[in-house]
Amino acid sequence: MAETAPSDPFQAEPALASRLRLAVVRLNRRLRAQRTDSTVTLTQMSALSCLYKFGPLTPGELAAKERVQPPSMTRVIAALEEHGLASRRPHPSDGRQAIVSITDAGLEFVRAEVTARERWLDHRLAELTDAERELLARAAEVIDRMAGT
Amino acid sequence: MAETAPSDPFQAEPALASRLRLAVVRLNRRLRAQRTDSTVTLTQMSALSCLYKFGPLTPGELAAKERVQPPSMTRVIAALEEHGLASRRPHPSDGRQAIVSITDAGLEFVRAEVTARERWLDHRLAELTDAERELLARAAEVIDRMAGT
DNA sequence: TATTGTTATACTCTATAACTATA
DNA sequence: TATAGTTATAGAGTATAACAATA
Repeated sequence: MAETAPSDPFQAEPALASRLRLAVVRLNRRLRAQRTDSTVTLTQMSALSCLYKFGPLTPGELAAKERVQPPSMTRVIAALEEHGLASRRPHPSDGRQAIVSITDAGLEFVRAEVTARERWLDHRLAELTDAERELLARAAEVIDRMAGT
Repeated sequence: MAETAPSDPFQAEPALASRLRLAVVRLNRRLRAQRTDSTVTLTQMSALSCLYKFGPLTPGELAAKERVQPPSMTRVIAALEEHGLASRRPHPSDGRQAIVSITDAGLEFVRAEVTARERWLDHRLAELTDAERELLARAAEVIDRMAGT
């Protein structure tokens, strides 16, 4: 049944790119599955966090920061508006643009961070050692920097 | 109330769960965007790697290992079969089940690992320091373990 | 009746192409 | 003509529900 794969590089010493890729794909999948309360999706949360961090932005700026194409961001912004977490107003000097801001409800939502998704990950993190959590904290910075390149 | 954090925990000292979540969401997005050669998607690659690592598995076992629901895996297996990277044969003793194996072409594909996606990540990794790569290698193990919980 | 897997359907996420409005 | 944004459309990824086949 199981013919073991002898002396192959992938199993014995998988390349870092592969290991990291698989780890990220799988954790992303698990995170997206945690949406039982589901007021806001993972993608919307990411954009909302961006508004929280950087303040009001145009749709184009938001798309650039999140590294998605403008049409993708259009839909995310529409969803955030529907939920009352972000609002849009006209640009003061350029009629083509808009300014998207986080609302008070959005601020509260980001600060609360009590989604099922967050709880699931919090529980997983709580099972780790202090050293492992420290490791992940530093890795998260490196990963985010790479993803923003 | 859970008043366990300072007034602005997210921006000043973001919780580990949030930082890791955002980092994973964003790197996943970048990885999925790298599919210019696109013979095999990221999800298919993940399942193929699983067959490579563990040997022949039933669809149910594969779904369990990848932490997806069986109908999702049905589609992934069908795509891998279409590409000639995996094959299915009847279970010897249980007519309900099947055995999915990686083919020679699939082995070659996994070993080659020369997709555009992989190259993109390789380049990003090459820009890091040795210490950062070591950090990510250890983090990948922890992340994969958490995702498999 | 329980288990394994597939089919049908739907929703999220994201992209590219085409369009509108403004500069 | 160039830029910012939206609409239209499509494909990947995933889920749940309903079904068929086998145990």
